[in-house]
Amino acid sequence: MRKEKNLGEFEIIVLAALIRLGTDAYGVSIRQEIETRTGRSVSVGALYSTLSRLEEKNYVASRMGAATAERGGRAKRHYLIKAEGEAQLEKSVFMLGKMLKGIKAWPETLKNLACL
Amino acid sequence: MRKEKNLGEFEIIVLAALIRLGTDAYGVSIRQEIETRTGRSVSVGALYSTLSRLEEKNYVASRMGAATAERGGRAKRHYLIKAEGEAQLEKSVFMLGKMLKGIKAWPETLKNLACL
DNA sequence: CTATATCCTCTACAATGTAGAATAAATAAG
DNA sequence: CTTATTTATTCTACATTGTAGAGGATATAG
Repeated sequence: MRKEKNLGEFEIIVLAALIRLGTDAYGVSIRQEIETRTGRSVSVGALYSTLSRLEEKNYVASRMGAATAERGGRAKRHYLIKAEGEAQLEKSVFMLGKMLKGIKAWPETLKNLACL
Repeated sequence: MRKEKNLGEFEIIVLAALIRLGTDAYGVSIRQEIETRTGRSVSVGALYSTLSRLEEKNYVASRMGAATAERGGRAKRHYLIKAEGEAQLEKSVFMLGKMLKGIKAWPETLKNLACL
C-alpha cells in the first residue's frame, strides 16, 4: 500500500472542483470551474497530469463516456472523486485550517474557510 | 522580476507558522509549531530548504541572532514574513477558500461511485 | 578536553506543477 | 467524400516544491 502523502496545492484545488461538479466533471468543465472560481489560468497539461496522478493514488476514478451529437462532440472522460480522495482532502484542508485559523488581517479571505 | 507563482502546500503552512510566531520564529520553533498544530511530522531539511526558497522569492527575511546562555544555546536564525509573502499567502488562501467554500459533506462517502 | 545539547547547512532525490504540441474524433461545409 | 473546424484527451519535457537525513558549527556542563 502506498504511503499516505500530503496533497499538493493544485491537487487540493482539483479535488475540490471534482466535488463541486459531481457527475458533470470532465477535463474541460473542471478546468473552467477552477479558472472562473479562482481567476487563475490552468493549462490542459497541468490538469490532466494531476488528474492522472490522483487516479494512480486511488483518489479519483474515471471512465470514458459516449460521444454527443454536437460539433466536435467527441467522448469525454468523466472523473469522480473517491472516498479515499475525500478523506485525504479533508485531512489536508483540516491541516491548513489549523494553521490558518485565527490569523487576523484577512477579513473576507478566512471567512471562506469557515466550513472548517 | 520573477514571475508570481502559486505557493506550494507546505509553503503555505510555513508562512502561516511565521505569522503565528511573529518574532519568535526560528527553525526549531517553526518546526514545533507546525508539528503540534497539524500533527504532521516535519523534517529539518524540509523546513530549512523551504524557508530558504521563500527567502529567495523575497517572501521572507532572516537574520542571525545572538547565542544564548543555555546549554547548546548557539545562535538562531530568525525568520520574518515580508509584506510580499503575506500578500502571496493571502492570494493562495483566497483561491483555496473559493474552491472549498460551501463544500459540506466532508465525512460523507460519494454514493455515485457505482456509476463508474 | 570530552560529552552532550541545540541549531543550521548541505546534498540528493522524489513528487508535484506547468506548458504546449500532438493526436483523436466528431460535425459542418463545399 | 474531402477538408475545415470544434471539442477533448494524451504525451513529452522540464521546472518547482517536498522530504529525508547526514554532517558541521557552536554553545554549556562536567
